[in-house]
Parts: sequence; structure tokens; C-alpha cells
Amino acid sequence: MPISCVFKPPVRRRVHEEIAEQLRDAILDGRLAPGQKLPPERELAERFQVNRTSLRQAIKVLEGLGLVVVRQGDGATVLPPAEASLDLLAPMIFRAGTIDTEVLVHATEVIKPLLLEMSRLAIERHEPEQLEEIRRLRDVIADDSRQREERFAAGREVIVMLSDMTRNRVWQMLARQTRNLLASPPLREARREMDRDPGQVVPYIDRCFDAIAAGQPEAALAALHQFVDYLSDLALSLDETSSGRGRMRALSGT
Amino acid sequence: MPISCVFKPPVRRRVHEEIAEQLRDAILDGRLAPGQKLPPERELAERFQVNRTSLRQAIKVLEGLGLVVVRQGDGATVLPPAEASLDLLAPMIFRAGTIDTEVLVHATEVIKPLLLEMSRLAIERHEPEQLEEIRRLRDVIADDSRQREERFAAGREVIVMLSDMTRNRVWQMLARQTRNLLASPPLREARREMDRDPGQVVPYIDRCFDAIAAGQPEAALAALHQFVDYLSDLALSLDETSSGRGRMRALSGT
DNA sequence: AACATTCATTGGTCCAACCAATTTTGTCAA
DNA sequence: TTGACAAAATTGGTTGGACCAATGAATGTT
Repeated sequence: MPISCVFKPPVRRRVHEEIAEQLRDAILDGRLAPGQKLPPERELAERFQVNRTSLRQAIKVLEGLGLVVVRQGDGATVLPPAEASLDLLAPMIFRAGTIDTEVLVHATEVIKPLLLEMSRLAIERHEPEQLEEIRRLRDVIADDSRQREERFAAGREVIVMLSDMTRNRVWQMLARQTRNLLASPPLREARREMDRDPGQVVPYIDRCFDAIAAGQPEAALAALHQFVDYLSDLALSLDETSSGRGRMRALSGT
Repeated sequence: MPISCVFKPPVRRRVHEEIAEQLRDAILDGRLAPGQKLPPERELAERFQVNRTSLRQAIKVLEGLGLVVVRQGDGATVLPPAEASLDLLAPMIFRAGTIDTEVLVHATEVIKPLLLEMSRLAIERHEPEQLEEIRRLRDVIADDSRQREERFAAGREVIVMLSDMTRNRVWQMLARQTRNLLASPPLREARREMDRDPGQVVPYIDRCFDAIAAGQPEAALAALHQFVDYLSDLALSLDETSSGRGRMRALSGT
């Protein structure tokens, strides 16, 4: 089964890093289909014009990501991306300078109930001093004398803080991955271009705080619903200008 | 910052695989703390009694897993596991022949609402023929003339089928990771030891089917709630015999 | 036709040398 | 003393080649 796609020799960064990225993207956008076998290491190395050792390191990274399975004497076989890690969400959404709005919509659809349930637990189990930490983050977000990026970053950290309040290590993992996803350079750029004031979320946060302070977890959850709906709409608004093919050019230069 | 833990030379399987596993476990159970630096490659290679090339491949796998960050001239630094991929959930729960019931409880707490929301979407968006596929899986689960493992496997595939019904690629990723987690050998063994009949879940499934067939999505969701509660309790019952330290010996021989 | 053997293919490991980025150290001048 | 700058040591990155080991297909035998 010959592989027809062309690869360019690495020019920047670490060689195995570049190779791994090219192969990863080829897998994610289907040029290398699941079940298909990668060319032999020796041949791939020659095509990339790198040493076999470097190419092997790239393969190992892909193996760690769960994108390929390697068997001695057989070769490297591409696995379905659906089996792969959540770390691939960002590369799946942002590929080749464009935003795959389909995956973005899908991710939003998953993150929304996730955020809601996590916050429910957080409200239930939080310690008072943790509430204070979030309040400090809120103040950073509301402080329009600061850099926009710093205020956005504080907003992302709220998610992480919430996860810590659940005292659940798995929620903590998910929240940090979500934060990292939101912090992906292409998404950061896209949001910056939308020219929104980071402080817009402050009223939502305050409404949650007020309800919690008043000892009304139900009201807090209701406010939370509104907040999460707002965030969800924000993400989906990136879809507005999408082309008919379900993909749009990213606003960043990457 | 000297590293004190001892490493044994690899004896089985592929060398870099064994090395990666030892290092991964050392990170997951805290012998290598986040922020700490790994010893230089040359020194580590000597300690493991392997070539530096093999050790480097292991490092690359850890890099792919998001457990370490490597910088030329500096070294490899351990990252917080909370930042790492969900693929690590199984190694986190099952370590050194024991079940970490804390992480297990945490994972269950996350998977439960996840499953519920995903099923809600699945009921909303499914195609009739997909319902038939699940019915076939149901028949396999109910067929006590088959191997127990085959029936358990069918149960796990239901989750994947549900995710396909959502027509959402991210749900599909999460479902497949969850299935893989449930299929982890230690968890499979533990459940087998519990000596439960895989067919116990059939009434729950049927109740969902009946409600969907009757065109009552609310009733289907109610039945689903009961089902998910049952599954959740099943997972948590593994915690019953746990020791005070929050960990119990795994029932399997690994 | 079924089975066992052989052999080419392909990944796995090792070695040794050198390149490149970073950090540390040392020196000298202000 | 302090700061800046340069040299050296440390550490990961890359290369080339050689050989080992598992797989699978071709071949031959029964």
C-alpha cells in the first residue's frame, strides 16, 4: 500500500518534533487513514531526509500519543484518532492555519455539560479560602488596566480553580486539559480578533458569587447555567463566519 | 537535585517500553515529583544499563504522553500529572498491582454525568438502524451461552455505540477512552472476581429501549439515570474492601 | 492441500562521534 | 563590589553504521 503524500525536509526546531507534527497532521486530516501502514522507517527517513534515529524518535512520540501502534517485523499502523488522547483536541481543531469548526462545535458540546457538573461539585465541596482565590481572579479579569492577555489567562485559571474545589483528581486533569485547549495560540488569537472585553464575564461571576454567599446553591447553579451558556455561545460564534465546508481560515498567522 | 529511587535493568519486552513504564510509574506515584529534573540522559542510561539511544526513545514516549518537557542544554523536567493525557487514567488507577480506589472513585464521579449527557444526546439524535445495532449488543449481553468476557465486551461496546449516535467526534473520543479504561486487564480481572452475571444489566437496557420505542424520551432518560446509577455503584463497590489507606490489593495477578 | 522451512522485510538495540543550546564559571572593566 | 562579557562545562540533538530479533510471505516437502 504505497503512500502518496509528499513530506518536506525539516527546517526548523528539533527534527523529530517537526517530523512528528507532519505525521500527526497527516493522520488527523486523513491523508494517512486508520489501518493504513506507515512506510518502513528506512524509507521514511530517506523521504524526510533525516537519520533513521531521528525518525524513530518521532514515531515514538506518535506512539505515546496513541496515534500509531508499532510491531517489530511488521511496521507502524495508524490507529483511529477516536482512540487517541484528548491532547490531540487542539491539533484536531486547528490544522494548517484553519479552524475545523465541526470539531470546535463538538468540543463545545462536550465541555458545556462538563463545566456545569464540575461547577456543581465545586460549589458543593469548596473551602472558603478557595472562594477567595477565585475572587482574586475575578478582580484580575475586571481590572481593565491590565493587559488583555493577562485577564483572559485569569479567566482560564478559574476553570482550574473550580476543578481544585471538587477535590477530584480526574476533574482536575480534565480542567487543565480544557485550560490548555483554550490557551492554544490559534484560539487565543481568534478570540483576540473578536475584540471582546474580558470583563464581560464579570457580571456572570458576580451573580454566582452572590448566590453562593447567600447560601443558595440552586440560585448559584442557575447563574452558572447562564454563565456557561454565555461561554458556549462565545465559542460557537467562531463558527459564524465559517465557510460552507465547515472550515474557516484561522485569524492568527500561527 | 539528586534522584534517589533505584531502577532495575530492563529484562522483558522492548527496552524503551520497559524504561518508559518505569519512569512513568515513578512520576505517577510521586517518586519523581513535578518540577523535578530527570538525571542527564547519559547518567540515566548508565543506571538503566541501556544505550542512550534506547533511553532517549523512552523519554520521547513520556514527552508524547505529556509527562515531561525536554529542553536542549537544560534537561527533562517532570510536569504535573494533572496536565497529562487521559490515557494515563488506567496507569493511575492500577499501579504496582494495587487499585488506587481514590482515583477510581474520582473517575467514576466524572464518567457518570458524562455518560448521562452523552446518552441524552444519543437518544435525541440517533438513527433507527443504530438502535438496532445496540439491540444486537443487548442480545449478546443477555445470551448466557456465550463466554463471560464476550458479554462484558459487548457491554463496553454499548458505550461506543452511544457515542456514535451523538454524531459528535469528541464524545466518540471520550467514549472510546472510557471503553479502553474499562477494558484494562486489572479492572477486567477485578470485575470477573466479583462474579457478577453480565446479564444483570439487560433489564436496565430494556427499560431504556421500551421508553424510546414508546416515544417517551423523558422516560428513557429516567431509565438511563437508574442504569447509570447501577453502573456507578458497581464501580464503587470495588472500593468496599479497600484498606484505610485508600488503596487495596488488585484481585488480578496483573 | 496442509504443513514446515527458509528468507527477505522491518523494527529494536547498540556504539561512537559530533553538533547545538543552555547553564555555569571565570575574567575583566567600570 | 558589581556588572557585563566571554569561555568552558553540561546536556540534549543528530548522524552513520552495524548487528539483533520478530514477522510474514515465499518456498519446498510430505
